[in-house]
Amino acid sequence: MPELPEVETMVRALKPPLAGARLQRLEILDPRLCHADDPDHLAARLAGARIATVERRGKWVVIALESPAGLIVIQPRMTGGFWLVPPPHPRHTRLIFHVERLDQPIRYCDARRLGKLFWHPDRHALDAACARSQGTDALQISRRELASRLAATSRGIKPALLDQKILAGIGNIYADEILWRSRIHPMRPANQLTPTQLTVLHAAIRPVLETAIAAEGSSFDAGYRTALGREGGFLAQNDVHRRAGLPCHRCGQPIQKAYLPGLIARPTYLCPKCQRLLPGPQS
DNA sequence: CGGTTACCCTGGATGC
DNA sequence: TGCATCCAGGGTAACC
Repeated sequence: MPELPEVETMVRALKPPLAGARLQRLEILDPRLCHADDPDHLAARLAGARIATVERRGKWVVIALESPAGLIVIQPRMTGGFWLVPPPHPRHTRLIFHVERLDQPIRYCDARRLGKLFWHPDRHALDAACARSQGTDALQISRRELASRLAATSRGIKPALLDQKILAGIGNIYADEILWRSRIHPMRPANQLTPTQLTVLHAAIRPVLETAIAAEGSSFDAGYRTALGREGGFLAQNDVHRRAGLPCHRCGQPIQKAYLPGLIARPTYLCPKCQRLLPGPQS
């Protein structure tokens, strides 16, 4: 589930209780999510370590422990999330952080078990892992870097925005919002954007993501909730995602839902009038 | 090499 | 109520 705004919301919730506290024990209930090494070894290595910081890198949650306990990376993927309060589905609990002086432990729950846990011995190793699979964070990337990376691929702009190696943090919801705001069709070849479109696109990323962070992310159905169990409010104020058939906020045309090539089973929402694939009159 | 697809997992919602 | 079907915020290995 979580994209950059949801993961940022998680990190902000985790910082106060975790930063500076001692991790008495990490209880790994589901060894399958542990891609670090042997779960027992990992738990033994972390037991008693003090937590230095909690950070976000793209869609990753990084819990940095004081040396030599290393750094934990959690990728919540589709359905992972943290709970500072009792979770609604206790049987989905995969990790329990027992932290000193907290009333209750912090839980990591993941219904679909697609999420993963990694461990790195030091920041250098984390940086190397990041470099292998993550581009510059979507809130940090410059127009120049975005332009040069997009110029290197002829894929559609939406698949390119979803590619974490190009820039890190954007997922299906916010890609649609960013492209609507930029009036760019999702299948427009990334290397065919005009300089003006690149400027508009780059300028759209930050306000969309920051608005979503301020709303604590996007919730629908029984999916993502904040660590305190609240629903994210972004989908009450967004423009296209999950708005099929509803009028475009700019031109009134009904928003379309489409399944585009290269995006298997991942729906795209767009305004057919504002976001044309071929040159034509814009509303 | 670049681009596309299978597939990983499972629960909740929806439809019959 | 019970059962089948569909859908989902991500990411990567394998394939063409």
